[in-house]
Amino acid sequence: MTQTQEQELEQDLDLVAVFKALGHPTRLAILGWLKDPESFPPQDQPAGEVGVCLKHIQARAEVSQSTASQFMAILQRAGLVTCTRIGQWSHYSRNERAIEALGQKVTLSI
Amino acid sequence: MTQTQEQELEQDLDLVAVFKALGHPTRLAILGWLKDPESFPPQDQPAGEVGVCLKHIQARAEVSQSTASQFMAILQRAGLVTCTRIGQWSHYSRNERAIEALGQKVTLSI
DNA sequence: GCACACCATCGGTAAATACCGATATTGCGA
DNA sequence: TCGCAATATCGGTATTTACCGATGGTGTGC
Repeated sequence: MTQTQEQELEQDLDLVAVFKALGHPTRLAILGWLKDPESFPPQDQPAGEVGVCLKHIQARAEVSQSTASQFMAILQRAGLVTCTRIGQWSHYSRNERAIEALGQKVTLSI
Repeated sequence: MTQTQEQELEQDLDLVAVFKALGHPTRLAILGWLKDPESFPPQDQPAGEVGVCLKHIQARAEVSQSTASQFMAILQRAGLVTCTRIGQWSHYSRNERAIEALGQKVTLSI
């Protein structure tokens, strides 16, 4: 488990950063797409286990490589996704615990 | 019931607009403050019933009158607050049903 | 009617975000 | 080692957002 994951599970979410990350139609859509990793094209490692490779996210979002990378970095810094690097690929998955915590927090403390 | 309230209760929340509205520290704080309307200075109409007058929100947020007005308009367009105009005062309250619906939506469909 | 208070909107500038192409970094296979 | 593929980061421009003061509309009391 990476430093970032650990932090996001222990420490509270920064709600403003989370809302900023979600306040963009493409980023919000990406988070939705990641609920069904198998819907992406096949890749060396199974998407259901390690996450979806950036290339596939970029292709579906129809943005440049750098924009896709930045989108995922924003989602990751907000704690909403995690990144598993295997070889030259960065695989992204939803951080379900953080997303569940967000739902709780919206319901209880917004 | 106003047109806007009706719309926001019937029709689905625009999640991106909601997240944009909440992706600002002051606006997020205002929404929290409105949970305790009585904590604001007294006003002609009881804040618990009609909402908090803009002047008081402006004072606590320490922004200009125009900025305060715009903040509340953004929250209102996102459906998170409602506005009750009485005489020359605009009173703002949390739209608890919309906020609850947001919690549901975050939990179920994000 | 007039003066005043409250608020929304206009018009502007400053700051932040979006987005891209180019470049740097890293891993892999020949 | 070299070249290539995947990704992160840099440097720039365009767009959006933040924020204010000024202005305008509306209600209230004199």
